[in-house]
Amino acid sequence: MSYTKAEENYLKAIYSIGVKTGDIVSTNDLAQRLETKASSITDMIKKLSAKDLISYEKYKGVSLTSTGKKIAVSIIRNHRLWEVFLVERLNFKWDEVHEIAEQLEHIKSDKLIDNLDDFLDNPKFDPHGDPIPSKDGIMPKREESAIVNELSLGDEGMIVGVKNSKKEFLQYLEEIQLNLGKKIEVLKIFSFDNSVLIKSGEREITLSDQVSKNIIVKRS
Amino acid sequence: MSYTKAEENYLKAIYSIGVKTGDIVSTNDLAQRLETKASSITDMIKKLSAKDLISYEKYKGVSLTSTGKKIAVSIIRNHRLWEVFLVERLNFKWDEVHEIAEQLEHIKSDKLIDNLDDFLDNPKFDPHGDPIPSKDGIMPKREESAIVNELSLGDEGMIVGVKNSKKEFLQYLEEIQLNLGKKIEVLKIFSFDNSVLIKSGEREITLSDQVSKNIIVKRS
DNA sequence: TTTTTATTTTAGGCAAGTCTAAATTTTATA
DNA sequence: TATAAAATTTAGACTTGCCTAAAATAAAAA
Ligand SMILES: [Mn+2]
Ligand SMILES: [Mn+2]
Ligand SMILES: [Mn+2]
Ligand SMILES: [Mn+2]
Repeated sequence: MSYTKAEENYLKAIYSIGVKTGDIVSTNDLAQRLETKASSITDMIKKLSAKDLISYEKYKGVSLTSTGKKIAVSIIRNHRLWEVFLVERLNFKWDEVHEIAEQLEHIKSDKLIDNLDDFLDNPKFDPHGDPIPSKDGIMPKREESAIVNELSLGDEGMIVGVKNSKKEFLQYLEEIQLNLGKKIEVLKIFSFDNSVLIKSGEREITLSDQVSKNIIVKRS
Repeated sequence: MSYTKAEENYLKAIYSIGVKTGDIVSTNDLAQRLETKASSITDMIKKLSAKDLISYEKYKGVSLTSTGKKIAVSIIRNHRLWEVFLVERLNFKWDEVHEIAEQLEHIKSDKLIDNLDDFLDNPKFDPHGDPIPSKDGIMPKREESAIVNELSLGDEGMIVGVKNSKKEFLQYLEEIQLNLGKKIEVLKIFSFDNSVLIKSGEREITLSDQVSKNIIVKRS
């Protein structure tokens, strides 16, 4: 069985919204994520439901069936492997790869993905620190991690991921030279606006709450 | 300006049929190539003509405008670069790459193709010996070459391409161990059925007319 | 040159995926 | 609990790319 790009994108969206909402996803949330109108969502979820890729009860939102989830996860695998390829082999920056991976993720060929995975030495995380599901759908777990936002004074850690992969945010991090692997230490916490002063290498940087709550670190 | 997959495939088909027919391409030839009905072709060529990608006169066939040709050539460039990637880096056999490249050729990103080209060390020919157009549309010329079919007794040469890239043909060549780069010598020519006996390495192989007229060699 | 055949185009229709406007159902608020 | 607001679905329409059947045109044969 093979699915259309639209179907795959719907399943992927349902998957990733579902992770946050506890599996059940509303029509409006999907419409926002997919930048379409709610009525279009209703049309499509009827089709996906007819194909048993999602469970749907009128007015009550949708959730993925196990088949639907399998497909969603495999598209996410494709997406993240391609992102690794673009950054590791084709010299792209981490803020340039998402849109291209959105296209590449829909290329149909099992062998292609298997060989790509091997070619890249079976990476476990993508350029944004997101886990790459294995062929059989298992998401590698990151070691115990925290958000910069919730660190205490004096805590140290290494950046292992971001919670926001929007171009603008990634470019901002690039600009202040905070990328995956960088070590940081919390020097000050300003409780009135939740900003933090951190040390990274020899530099001291102030991070707003907006920023610090989107950076994932491994304590060290 | 960006084009749909269908539009790109039509332009590519018009280009490659045109090379053989002297640019003008008939509705039926296109229908056959694209495996659609003639009426569908008429529909699409009206659209392509309205976009000034082809010249079209009712009942008289179509030809590419310079814009149309530019697009067709750039899709061919994508296709062939991806084929090189699949064979050279992902361990695919030359008979396995065409269908995947048919998908990959439509990925939209100039930077992707530029970087891929560099990553592959700017190859001039694809795994089937077909020339890869440069970024500005120039097709590398193969050095003086001949078809095995038209060699004379005693002639020697190296395989530099095939005129038929169909899976079955490529697999057959694989099986008799004739791939790009192999040296051959013509030992006998059987005029009654135009088959030839050739020597390749230590082995002697008989090639039917069907086969020998689809192998391109550089004399040596 | 007329007739037959092959090619191409037109007419009308269908599925996918989207939209706007209107109707329905659910949820929140008074 | 009644009413207002928000969320969702339905109705009807549009575009893209394809189809079948029929009509029009061009090419080949008689
Ligand atoms: Mn991404
Ligand atoms: Mn990512
Ligand atoms: Mn090919
Ligand atoms: Mn090729």
